[in-house]
Amino acid sequence: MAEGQSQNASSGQALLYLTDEQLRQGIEAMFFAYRGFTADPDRILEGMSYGRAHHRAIHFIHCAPGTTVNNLLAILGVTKQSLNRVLRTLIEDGLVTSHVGRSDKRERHLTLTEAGEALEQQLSDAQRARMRDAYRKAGPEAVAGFKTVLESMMDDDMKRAYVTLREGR
Amino acid sequence: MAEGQSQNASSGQALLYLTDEQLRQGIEAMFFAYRGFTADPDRILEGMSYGRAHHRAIHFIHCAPGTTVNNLLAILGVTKQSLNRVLRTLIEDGLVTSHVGRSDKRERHLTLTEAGEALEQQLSDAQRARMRDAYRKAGPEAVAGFKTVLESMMDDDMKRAYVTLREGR
DNA sequence: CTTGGAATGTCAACAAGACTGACGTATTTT
DNA sequence: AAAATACGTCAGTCTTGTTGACATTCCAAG
Repeated sequence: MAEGQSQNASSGQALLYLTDEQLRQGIEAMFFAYRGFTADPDRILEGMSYGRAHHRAIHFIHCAPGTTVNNLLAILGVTKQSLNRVLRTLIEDGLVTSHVGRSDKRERHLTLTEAGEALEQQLSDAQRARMRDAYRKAGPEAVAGFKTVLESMMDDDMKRAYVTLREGR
Repeated sequence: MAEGQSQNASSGQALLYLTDEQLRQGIEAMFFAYRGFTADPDRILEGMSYGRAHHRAIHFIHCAPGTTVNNLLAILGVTKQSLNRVLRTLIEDGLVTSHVGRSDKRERHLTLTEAGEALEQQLSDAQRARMRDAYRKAGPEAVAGFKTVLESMMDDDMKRAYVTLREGR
């Protein structure tokens, strides 16, 4: 509360970008941009009885083929029961395969089938197209700043997951 | 599909930041960052029988006091039935007031009560605190880039709403 | 070797929050 | 007077999150 305007009052002018008003703009930008970010895949998914949750599962299984349910759980940040429902439909529909682990038979290793990869491509293409347009319009320096801010905005656990994913490639 | 790697193949090196891999990273950064972005308000709301939907309504009523239901509908991008459920509880609980319009009596003008403003402050402070940390760590140039990319990522309608809100202040 | 606890995953039931469709009412516009 | 607009509401559905209970598997301590 009292913390609010103390930023620019205390430090002259170099920190003008930290005013409450600037922060509020950032918050709203985040809100509106996220809507755009998910709009295209949502449109594709609607009508095929899948939703955003399916998209997320497909995305990360694609990135880490053979990953376990537990692994996916940590990345997605939902309960295993919630993930399971999504996974079940994907497996039933032949988009994902689930193999019992060799060393640890409790684990299930998840992989996309050909059909799964095809859908992943379709969704990914749509989402990347928007991203690419945004990146191109903004230019490389803006993109660098964009990523820097997003990374500082993550929870530490999420940042770890994010970095781990990047390193794995 | 075939469009994928054509970016860097076609244009030498200046467009390396537009590779599929770079875009994929951006997508994941967006996903993880948005989780962090909503985490703090979500934590506050949980247990008070409110959710993210209430937060959004409160946020925009605070920013545009006296706004109408229709206005809010356009900004939030949900159906009136959905918004109504949220609004009803907020009004019942004395956080929002609804006044019949003076010039057009069909309209309802929405305003936060003192209690509503108090909750808005609490939520806003939490969200801004994270935003401020992220901004401070990233620095002013990164923040500028961040906003540029987010704005290019919005749907045109959303961008219009976003800009309009900014101008109104 | 057995047994109890921890880890992994599945099934069932429920809640929040989004959606559609239909309808009622008051008010404004044509 | 009729049509359109703004708002509220009821009923029903869907997605996606939750908790609770349970089966299977693994591992380690007795």
